[in-house]
Amino acid sequence: MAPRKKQAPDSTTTSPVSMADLARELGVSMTTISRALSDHHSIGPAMKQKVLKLAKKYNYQPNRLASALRKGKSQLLGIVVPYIEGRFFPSVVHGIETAASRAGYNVIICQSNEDVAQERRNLDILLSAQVAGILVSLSRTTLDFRHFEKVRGRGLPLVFFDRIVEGDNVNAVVLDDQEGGYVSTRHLLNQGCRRIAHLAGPQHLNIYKNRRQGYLDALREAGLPEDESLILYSDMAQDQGAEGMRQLLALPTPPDGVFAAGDYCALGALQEAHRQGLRVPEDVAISGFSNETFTVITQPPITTIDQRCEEMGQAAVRLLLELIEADGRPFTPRQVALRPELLVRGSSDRLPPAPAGPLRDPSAKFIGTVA
Amino acid sequence: MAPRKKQAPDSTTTSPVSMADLARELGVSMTTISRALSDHHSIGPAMKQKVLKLAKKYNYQPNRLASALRKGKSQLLGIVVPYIEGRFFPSVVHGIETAASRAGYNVIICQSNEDVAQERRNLDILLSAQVAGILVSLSRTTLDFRHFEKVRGRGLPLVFFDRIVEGDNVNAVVLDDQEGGYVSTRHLLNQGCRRIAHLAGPQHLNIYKNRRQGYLDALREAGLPEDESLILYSDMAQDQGAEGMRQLLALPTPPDGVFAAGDYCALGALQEAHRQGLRVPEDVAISGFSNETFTVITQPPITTIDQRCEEMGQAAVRLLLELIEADGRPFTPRQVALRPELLVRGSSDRLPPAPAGPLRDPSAKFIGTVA
DNA sequence: TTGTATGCGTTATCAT
DNA sequence: ATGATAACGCATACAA
Repeated sequence: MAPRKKQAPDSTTTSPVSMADLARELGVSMTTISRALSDHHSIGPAMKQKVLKLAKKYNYQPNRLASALRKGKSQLLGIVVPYIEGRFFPSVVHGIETAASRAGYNVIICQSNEDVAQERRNLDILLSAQVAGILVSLSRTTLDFRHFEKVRGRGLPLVFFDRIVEGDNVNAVVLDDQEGGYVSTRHLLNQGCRRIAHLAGPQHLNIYKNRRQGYLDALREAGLPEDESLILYSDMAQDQGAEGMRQLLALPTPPDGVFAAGDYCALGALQEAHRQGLRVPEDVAISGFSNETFTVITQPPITTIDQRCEEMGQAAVRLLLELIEADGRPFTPRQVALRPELLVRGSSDRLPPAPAGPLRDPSAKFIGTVA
Repeated sequence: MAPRKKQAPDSTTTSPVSMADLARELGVSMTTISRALSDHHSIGPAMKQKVLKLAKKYNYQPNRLASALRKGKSQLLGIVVPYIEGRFFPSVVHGIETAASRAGYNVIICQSNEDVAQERRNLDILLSAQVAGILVSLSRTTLDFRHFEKVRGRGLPLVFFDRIVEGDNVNAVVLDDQEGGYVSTRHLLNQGCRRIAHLAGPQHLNIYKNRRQGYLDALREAGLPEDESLILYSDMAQDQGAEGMRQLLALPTPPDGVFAAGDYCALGALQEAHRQGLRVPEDVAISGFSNETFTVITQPPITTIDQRCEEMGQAAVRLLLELIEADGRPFTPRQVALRPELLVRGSSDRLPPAPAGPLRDPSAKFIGTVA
C-alpha cells in the first residue's frame, strides 16, 4: 500500500491538494482538471474559469515530480562546476540560473571540487534526477572523457562552458582569449605605447597561449617587431607580476606598456612601478585580464578584459535549450566564442581628455566597448 | 496510454533501464530487485550480488523522480538567495552544496533578485518540486512574511540564514556581528591603540548596529570613554572611508586606531592615510569587516573579520537536516550565531615580532583565531 | 526469503 | 467538450 497520507503532525499542517481533490470537489473528472490547468484547447472557457478559481482557492500546486515522471522529462537543468567560489563561476552560474528560470527551468547545482571521480558521480546523480539537460565546466583532473559518453548515450543534451572538451563534435561556449589579447594590445598601441611587454602565463594552458597569440597578432599588425625579451612567463601571481616588472624596468630600454595576462599579475606590476617611482599610466601603461573585483579599487584602477561571465552562462543555456528543443533530431554541434570586453581604466588611459562628452566623463565606470 | 518509449533518435541512443527490466532478465519480481538495491534486510546475499551485478552491467540508474513521488519526499533541498554574486552568497552556497551532497542531498538554487514577488514564486516552485527542505536568505524588499507561512503550513522544514526573519519561532543562522565588533576593537586595544575611531554603517541595519555595539562594549570594558566625535556614519563605500579618515585626521587629537564596519570603507581610510603621509599601522592601525578578497592584496594587507560564509552554509544545512529528521515532530526553533573570525594582517599588526615561532611567521596568512 | 498488488499525481489515449 | 483508464518507475503492505 501507499504510505498513509502524511498526517498533520500538529493541527497547523496541511497536506497538499491534488488534481483528484479538485475533481471531486467540482464533480468532474481529473482529465478535465488537467486540461483546464494546462490550457488545453478542448476545454470550455466556463469550466476553465471554475477550475482555475478553485485551484487558486485551495492553493493548488502541481506536483512536478509526477508530471516529470509521466512525461519522462523534468524542468530541471543540471550544472557541474569545479566549485562555486571566486569571481568567475558564481557569475556564470548567476547567468545560467537567470536564463534558465526565464525559460521555465530550474537548476540543480553540483561541484566536482576539481575531482574527476566526483564529476562522474555528479553526472550519475543528474541522470538519476532526470534533468532535461546538463551544463559542464570540466574539473582540472578530467583527462578521460568517457563518462560524458554515458550522457550522450542517453540522448541527453550536453553543453560545456569555459573548461571544455576540445573538438568540433561537442557543444561549447568559451571566451575568445586571443581576441582579448589582441584588443588589449591594440588599446595600448592606441594610447601611444610603442614598446609593449607581455606578462604571460603557462603556455600549456590554452587561455594563456591564446592571449599571447592575440598580443603578437596586434604587434605584427602594427608593424612592430616580436621581441622575446619583452615576454616574461610566470604563474601569474601578484608577486610574480612585481618581479616581472622589476626585470622589465631593468632592461636597457624599458617598455612603455605592459599587457599582463591576469589581473593579479597586473596588480603586482602596478605596485612595483609605483615603488620605483614611476607614474602609471604616464611612464608605463598597464592592462590586465579577467576584471577581478579589485581592479576598480586600486589607484589608478586597472584596465582589464571582462570575461562576460553572465553572457557565457546565458549563451550556454541558449545552446542547451536549442538542443532540448531539437529533441534528439540531428543537431550539428556548435562552439561559441564570446567577444571579450575591454574595460579602459586609469592604468592605461593616457590620451588627453576628448572634447566634453559623456563617453569620456572620468566618472564613467568604463569606456570603450568592443562591439 | 503512456508516451511511446522515447525511441533512439539515432542508433547510438539508449533508453534507461528500469527495475522491471532487471526483474525480467533475472526472472524474479521487482520487489526483489528493489530490496536488493536498497539493501533491505530480508534479501539473500547471493541474490543481492546477482542483482547488483546485473544492475552494474546494464548501468542501472534509479529514477529519483519515481522514488520521490512514491515516498512523498525528494532528495532535493531548495535555496533562495537574493543573487549569486559577490563574495558572500557564493561562498555560503558553496558551503550549503558541500554539506548537502555529503548528506546525500542535492540543491536546487533560486535567485530572488531582491524582489519579494520573485521570492514568492521561488517558494512555489520549490514546493512544486517537492523539495525536502528550504534554505532562505531574504530579499531586501521582503517586509511581509506571509509567503513563508505557506511553507510552514506544508510542514516543510525551513531555515533562514544571514538575512533572516527576526524572532525566536524561526530557525536561523547568522553571524554574531556584535562579537565581531568587539573582537576587532579588543584587538586594536591589544595593539596599543588608545584612541579608537569607528567608521559605522547605517544604524537601521542590524549588522551595523551590532558591530557598533561590539565596539562600544570593548571600549567600556577597557575603561575608555565613549566619544561620539570618533564615530562617523556613512554607507560604507570606499570614498566615504577616505572622507571619514580625512575628518578624523583633522581632529585636534586624531585617533591611533580605526575600526571600520566594512572592508571597502577600511580601504578608503587606508588610502587616505597613505595620501596624508601616515604610516599604517605605526601611526594609525586600521581594521575592516567581511574579509573581502582584496584585503589581502593591499599594502599593507587589511586586518578584517571573516564572516564564516562556508560555515554558515554548513550550519544552515545541519539545522535543516535536523528538522527533516524530526519529520514533523515538535521541534523547538533555534537561532545559531556564528563566531566571527579575526584575521590579523599588516594594517593593524604593530607589536614587535614575538620570539621565533611558527605562529608569528610573517608568511602566515593569518594569525589569531577566535576560539 | 520472495512475490503480488496497489498507489504516489500526472498526462495521454481512446472512447463518448 | 468531457470522462474512464492506463501507465510513468518505484516502494511498500500483505500474502505466501
